Amino acid sequence: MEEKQQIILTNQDGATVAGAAPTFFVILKPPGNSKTDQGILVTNRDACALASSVSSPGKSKGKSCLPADCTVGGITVTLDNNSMWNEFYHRSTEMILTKQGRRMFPYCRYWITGLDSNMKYILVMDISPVDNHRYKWNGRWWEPSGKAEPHVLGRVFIHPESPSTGHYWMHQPVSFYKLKLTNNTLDQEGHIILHSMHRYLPRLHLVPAEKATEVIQLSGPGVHTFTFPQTEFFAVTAYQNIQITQLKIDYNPFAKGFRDDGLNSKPQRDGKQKNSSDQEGNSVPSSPGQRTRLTESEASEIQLSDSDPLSRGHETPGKDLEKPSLMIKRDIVGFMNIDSALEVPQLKQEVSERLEDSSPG
DNA sequence: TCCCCTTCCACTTTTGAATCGG
DNA sequence: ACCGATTCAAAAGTGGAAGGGG
Repeated sequence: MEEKQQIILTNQDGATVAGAAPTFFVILKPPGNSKTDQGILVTNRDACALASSVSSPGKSKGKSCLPADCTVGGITVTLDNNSMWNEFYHRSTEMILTKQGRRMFPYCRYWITGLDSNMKYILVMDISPVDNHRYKWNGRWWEPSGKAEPHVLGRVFIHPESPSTGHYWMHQPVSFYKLKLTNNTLDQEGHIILHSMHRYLPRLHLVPAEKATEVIQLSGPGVHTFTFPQTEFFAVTAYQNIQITQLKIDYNPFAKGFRDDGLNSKPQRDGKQKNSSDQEGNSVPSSPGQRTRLTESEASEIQLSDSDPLSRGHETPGKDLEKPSLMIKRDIVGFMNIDSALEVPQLKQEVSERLEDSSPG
């Protein structure tokens, strides 16, 4: 029997306007008897302001490299794989959504400094809508195409090592490669629910664990939120931009089978990739050796970091990942458009119903 | 017809148990 | 018997192709 920590997400004011994340609570409940619960409540207020600096969609984003550092309240978070994110960002990053959940690539990996070494923190990641638009790919760039679907609130990814001390978080990179995205609004695996053809921005929240036995505002004192515009992406169910596809194939080890480096290529696919890559003038080099923005060493470093001992020790997959005391991710159930928090089992069905009810289309 | 989504496929890496040797 | 290294099969993660539905 797995030991799980229940998480209930509630929406305080019930708003579901895309692009403006309303206040909500994250309630972490230890398994078992609710009388002994010491819930952790997190609220999020005015979080949309954080995304205000995100660039507009369109044909050009400039080719400058966006900064890897973000400092708030003396705490500095550095986007570890910044060069790769920028590489994708300049071509409008796309992330695949699947029913069973798909990992992000690139994923978010941070270095953190400035924490209190002895204090415990909870690291929370969520993904917020950038604006109120639905988008379409016109063959060359993304353009608005109607109004956005209401954002599914309350789905967050709590780092499995949470809570841990500031010293722990600072002595190695913090990775979120286990985070999965889905377009299944009935998802019960705790994956982050997004809408296809919409635009999103990941956010990292640092929550002091000592204060987390009470209600905490994610944007309130003591809680710091970090965003990196270069991590913005369009959610899709199938890749739209062939350049993004090529970058994924070039850099993602799991996609090695699609590389046209001679050994693993499939003739059928080779032809298509090469032919379509000159859709735009600035085509992506079809082979990794021709890349210019990311050096070979950079790329390999980023790829290796997936299995990097530092990251591995921190993000130990499999059994080690699932701390008995904090089986968090799979218990993130959803958000409730009500003031009271229900127990998880009965919540699951209600969540889906409420979501559908609150979706005017 | 077009656009978007789902499913299946071939391929890869990752993981963990089994085995081997010192 | 113990421990570390190696091997191997299963599991999980990829993008592409094909087909379906609105």
